[in-house]
Amino acid sequence: MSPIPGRPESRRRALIGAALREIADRGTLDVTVAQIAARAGVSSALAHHYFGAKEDLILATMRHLLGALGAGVAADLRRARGPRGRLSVVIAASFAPEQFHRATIAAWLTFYAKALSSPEAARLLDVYQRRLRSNLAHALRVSLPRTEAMRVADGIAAMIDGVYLRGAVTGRADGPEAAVALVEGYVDLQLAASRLPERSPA
Amino acid sequence: MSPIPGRPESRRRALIGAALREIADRGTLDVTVAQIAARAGVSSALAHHYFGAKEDLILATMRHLLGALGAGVAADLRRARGPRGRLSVVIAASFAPEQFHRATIAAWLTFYAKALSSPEAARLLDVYQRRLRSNLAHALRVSLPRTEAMRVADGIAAMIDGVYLRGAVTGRADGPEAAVALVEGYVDLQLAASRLPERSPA
DNA sequence: ACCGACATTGACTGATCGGTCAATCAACGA
DNA sequence: TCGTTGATTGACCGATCAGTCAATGTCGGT
Repeated sequence: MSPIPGRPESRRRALIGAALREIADRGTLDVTVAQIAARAGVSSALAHHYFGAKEDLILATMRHLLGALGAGVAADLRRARGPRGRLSVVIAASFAPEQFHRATIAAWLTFYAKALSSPEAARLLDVYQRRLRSNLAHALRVSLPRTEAMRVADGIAAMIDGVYLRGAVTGRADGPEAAVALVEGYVDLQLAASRLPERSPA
Repeated sequence: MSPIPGRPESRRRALIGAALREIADRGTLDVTVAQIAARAGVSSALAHHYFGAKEDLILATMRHLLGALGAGVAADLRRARGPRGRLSVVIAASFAPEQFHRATIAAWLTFYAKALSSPEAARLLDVYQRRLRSNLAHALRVSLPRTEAMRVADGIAAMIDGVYLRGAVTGRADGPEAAVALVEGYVDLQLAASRLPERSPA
């Protein structure tokens, strides 16, 4: 029941990995099926055999990226201490070393761009963004009223994405530390401001 | 010395505008020269006549976008009152209604993506980012020490880009107001924190 | 009235790419 | 041993596209 020369699961993984590396290396989604297949050491016909259309392969690659991030966050979240700790975990996970490699950043950016023309890609990113927002807002709710929590969550999420964007363009991402510090500083300020119910500046 | 049927300058402008609209509408940089030319009401051969390669047309379009933003900021900056006012002007300009149209956002995002594979595109974006950072840091220097000013400027810039990114993906940009409020709130908090030299929370 | 300069185009080309297909090969079960 | 199943590929096709070019039209100057 199984012609050995490379099991389906293994092949699929290999092709997705190859697509990821190819996209990151070339810095564009304009990669050919032949290029990806060659990098995986197989023929382009095989890629079609497993994924059907090129679009499906790209989307599978995207799901892999999203899934990896989601799984990482979920795992780390389990051993977080307290609401503030959960916040830091989410932030740290978004800037995990793995997520911060130039290759991964490039892949993310190209996927964001693709979302403009692919409803399915947009849907995937929407899921990711909702989850991120939800994680943040939930932890924030302990210290902030609902509206504020949402607003701050939006700010954090925007900053995370923004740091990614800049890292991608400049090429030299300053590394996780600077990014984490920037966002953590923002969180601390917001929490401190809510603790001192004085004048919140206009 | 000039065969009327459409002056060079007028044609170039028309083609750049057509490219912008085409990119925004399709949500991708994968637009054909023929599509752009058709939208401008000319043949594809004419596009090549004026811009040489497709790449040159795309880059010219990008320069147009960057230039428009830069000119807007410079003009507004001239009638800004005080350092804090200058900050607000830069922020407001980044989120001007014109900059916030779905079409413009889409164009920006696709250009960011292109910067990953085109050195010239990367250079153009670098110029824009440096100018933005410089404008912000300069205004911030009045209230903050150098290092802090740079850091806050980075935070603001990241947040601006991040809001753009999210607006592009969700499609429904919440409008300038929310974005401006988010960033202005960040600035106010940072300035307030520096005025009260108490404990800045770890 | 003629000419040179330039705008403009339709037709064409060479290359690329996604996708298909028939043929081959290797394993497993009967 | 043999047939079925599925992996794997080279060859191929149709479509698309950037870029070229020769031909045509239209001006402005002389």
